[in-house]
Amino acid sequence: MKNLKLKAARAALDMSQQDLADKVAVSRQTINAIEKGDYNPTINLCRSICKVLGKTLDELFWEEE
Amino acid sequence: MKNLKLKAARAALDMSQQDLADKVAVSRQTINAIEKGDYNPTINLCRSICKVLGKTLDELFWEEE
DNA sequence: ACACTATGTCAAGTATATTTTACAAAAAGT
DNA sequence: ACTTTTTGTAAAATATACTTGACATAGTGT
Repeated sequence: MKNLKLKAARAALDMSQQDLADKVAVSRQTINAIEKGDYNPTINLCRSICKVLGKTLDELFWEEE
Repeated sequence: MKNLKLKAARAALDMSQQDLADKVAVSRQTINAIEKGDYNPTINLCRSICKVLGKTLDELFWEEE
């Protein structure tokens, strides 16, 4: 399942996947894969993403299936 | 840094590390390492732990350094 | 039409999360 | 004291997160 909350939070700050990848020091493909939803990042990466986007873990990575 | 919130939440339910490990289907050493704080679990594992312990990601895995 | 940026995706490699087996020691029970 | 459970820790193997390099496509701007 896609992570649309992440995609939206990034778009709200007008950042590209590359911008976000640079700020959290991972590759663009990693950001793409997380948004696409086909894998399972580490909690440290999730925390870094949250800090850059000004969100909490619950806001971006808690699933409401 | 140790994850004392996880340790406390587990203790509050009177579960051993082994009990929690069984419920989230990982090894006891993995739970131990997470509580000890010397590594970096995946978000799916964090979510599983939260669900078993009745907590959210922010409650157990958001750091207030 | 042409350049440029942003996104989606793939395959091969590297780093690291997690397992398995094992041992030691502290805590709890009898 | 003894047994049993719980926890801390370590080393070697396996699974998988993440990187690098590359190519294709859609969108935007000139």
